[in-house]
Amino acid sequence: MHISAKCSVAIHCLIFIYEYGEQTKVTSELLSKSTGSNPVTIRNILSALKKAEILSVKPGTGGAALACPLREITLYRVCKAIDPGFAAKLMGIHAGPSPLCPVGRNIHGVLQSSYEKVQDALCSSLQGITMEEVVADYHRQAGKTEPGPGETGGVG
Amino acid sequence: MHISAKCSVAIHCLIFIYEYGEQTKVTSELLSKSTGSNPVTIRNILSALKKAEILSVKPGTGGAALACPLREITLYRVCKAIDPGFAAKLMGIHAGPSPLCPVGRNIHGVLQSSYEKVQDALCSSLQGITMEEVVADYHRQAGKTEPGPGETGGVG
DNA sequence: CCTCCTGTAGTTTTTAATGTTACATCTATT
DNA sequence: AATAGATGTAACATTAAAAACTACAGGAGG
Repeated sequence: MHISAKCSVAIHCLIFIYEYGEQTKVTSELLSKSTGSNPVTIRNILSALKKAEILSVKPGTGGAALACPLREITLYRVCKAIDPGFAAKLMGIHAGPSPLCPVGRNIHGVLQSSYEKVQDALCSSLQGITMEEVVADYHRQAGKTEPGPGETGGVG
Repeated sequence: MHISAKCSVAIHCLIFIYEYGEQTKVTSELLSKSTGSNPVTIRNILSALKKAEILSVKPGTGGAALACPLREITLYRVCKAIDPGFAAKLMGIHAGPSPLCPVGRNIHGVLQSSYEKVQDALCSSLQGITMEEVVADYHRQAGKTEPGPGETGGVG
């Protein structure tokens, strides 16, 4: 299985909020247009990020803002906020091996011990990437074809 | 998304073939009973492993055997054999961000460059685990509760 | 108190993964 | 050769997971 596309949407939202959050009231409606996702999906994602203390959302009146500096937001934190068990789901394990077969009886534990190493590698890799770098990448990339952030007409 | 459970089934099959391949004619039917998967699924998996030169399957008469020593079979080779694009599918990316938004226009490339690092970490981690270690784990684990390999009654 | 937004439950739709059926092909054996 | 038991694959059905949608209760500000 793969890590949910919701993480990508979450990163998209974080960049958006960082870039435009001060000048604009960033609502789930606006983010839904930018990401191409459903407003409810966005609200669920923002809600998860809020619980992880990555951002703050104004209930009622609307508008989202980052709750901590970019360099403290790692991709690991984002993924974990979206789905706390994402690492365990990384490698799919077949259900229902035969308990009558020695291999079938033990395969689960054997896979588990190997997969843990892989999961750890994934997590430390995700921990090594911060939103600071991601936003820098964004500027580098957008700089080639775009006017500077905030200087464009419509953001939605 | 996650890495397909087929990789786990493949590893299961490889252990089984290593343990019992010499004394028994290992057919897709037998492996299907041990893994709890469908015989056709097994045949597809064995077929993929064969193409990757990890094992040889006797067409017609049946029976599978390893085509190289355990220490040369890394989990990376197995995953890649099952699905050559598994690494690229690791992190899901949302389709259809708005081309009208600066973030939407660039998010794909930005995610790509970050995700590549994560994919590389995953791959090297998988490359660091060989079937030799996995089989050793199996013996350790099976040793606790099982008689030695090959000494049990039924394997299916 | 009216409007706009968030929060969240419940349902439906979509999409990916697996399983199933069916049949052509190969090989050893009789 | 004819047969029996396997593999190799294509086509289709089923299942399960992800995402979208609908609906509505609750908070905040004008």
